[in-house]
Amino acid sequence: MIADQVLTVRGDAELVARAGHLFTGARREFVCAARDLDTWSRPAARYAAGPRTRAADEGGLTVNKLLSPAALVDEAARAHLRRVVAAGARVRISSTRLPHETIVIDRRVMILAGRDVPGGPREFTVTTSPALVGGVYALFDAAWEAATDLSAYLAGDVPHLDADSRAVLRALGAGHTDETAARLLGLSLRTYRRRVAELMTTLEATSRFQAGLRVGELGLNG
Amino acid sequence: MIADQVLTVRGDAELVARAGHLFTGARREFVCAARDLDTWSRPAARYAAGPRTRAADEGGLTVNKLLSPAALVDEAARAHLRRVVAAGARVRISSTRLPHETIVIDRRVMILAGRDVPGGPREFTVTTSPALVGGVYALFDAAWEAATDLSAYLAGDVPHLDADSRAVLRALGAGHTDETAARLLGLSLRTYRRRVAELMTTLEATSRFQAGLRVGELGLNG
DNA sequence: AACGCGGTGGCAGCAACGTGCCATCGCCCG
DNA sequence: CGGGCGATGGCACGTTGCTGCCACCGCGTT
Repeated sequence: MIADQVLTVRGDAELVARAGHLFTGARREFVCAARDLDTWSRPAARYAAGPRTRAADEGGLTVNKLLSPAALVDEAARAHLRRVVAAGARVRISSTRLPHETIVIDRRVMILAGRDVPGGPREFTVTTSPALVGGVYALFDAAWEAATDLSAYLAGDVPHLDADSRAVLRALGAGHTDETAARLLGLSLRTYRRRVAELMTTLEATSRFQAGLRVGELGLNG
Repeated sequence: MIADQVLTVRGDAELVARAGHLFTGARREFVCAARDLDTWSRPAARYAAGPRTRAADEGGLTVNKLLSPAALVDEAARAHLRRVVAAGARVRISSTRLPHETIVIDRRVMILAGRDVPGGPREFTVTTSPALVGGVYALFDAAWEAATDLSAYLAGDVPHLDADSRAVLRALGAGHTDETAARLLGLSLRTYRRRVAELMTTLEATSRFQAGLRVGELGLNG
């Protein structure tokens, strides 16, 4: 039985002081999961995050960021994300909440943040235990693989589907023929097919199968 | 800065000795992610797992198991899973590998297993640090939400898709017409369409759109 | 009233898809 | 060898989906 190398720090300043060198020391891979972008927009943390994104340009270092949809609510956040992507990072959106910021560097070090407590300093836990890091990395990977790419997420334009399109989509998903679907929706066959064609255009699909695939992938059906 | 309560044990026997009471002490929730069911089929570990699944019947305790498709390869494993489900556990299948066994009990304690090393004893890490447990739990939750339920997974018959079907599926997803797809796969048009029809039968889809939808939902494309 | 404009619907023609039928081929078994 | 069997491919025909064309309608503008 061994007491492992785990340390807990309170507040951003102490994190930077104790673990700043870990951020700048990332060599091959930097992955993080977070609810939004607030954390690393804070002045103290920005110091640590800066060198990383710069290094992403230089190759060799892959940066994966897994975020909640909450990171896309306002235009400022979207703009920031575009910069991050332009810097070479891969960004994906997970449909579930990610209340705890998680960072894994080179599959060797990880940093987990506790829940944000208003007023008090936030707690961070820094670990290099291979079992812990490996386990967290595997879970991250599972969440990452299941998440949708940022560009696909934005291109899919889930929110921009109006009620009509959703109705068409449900009819398609129910497996109806165009004729019955049109009757159900109170549309003429011609108009229904127009709707389907429009839908396929927005989904950038050239076949109905492909359209269904996109819908399923983006999870915008049920 | 605090050295947290983390301990590492080697081998199943020591795990049971040191942490067996944690398993039996699960009160509200027991979640685990694993590649397959081998771990808890081992004699020493079965001692620990036994009381848990029995308790699941009695209510109050929810058991969530997240597994890789590897857990479904043979019939024995499937039978075991059916028993687990019958005992009240919820089982889901993640499309990504989960090489590290992960267990979280009541969101307070977690156990991470290192990679299985043939010959030597396996390492387990036991932690109660709230930040670590919370972070891992959030990641688990993200992976869990994205995974497909066991019954849906079996009904969708994802694992029973052979290489041929997958090729057809890729052609469909690429948006090709039947004719070009058939040429790409070196099949006659007739046979290709047979394959598509069979695929749609197994997916219980009455339209290609619906088939694509299922494929996207079950995440069995890429 | 006249006009333009966007949305709708009917029609036609074509492309794509679905499927029943049958000939063929390879293969295993009696 | 001969026969059954499953997989394949060609063919034909029916269904479904896709789209260009035009007519119509409602509405607001000029």
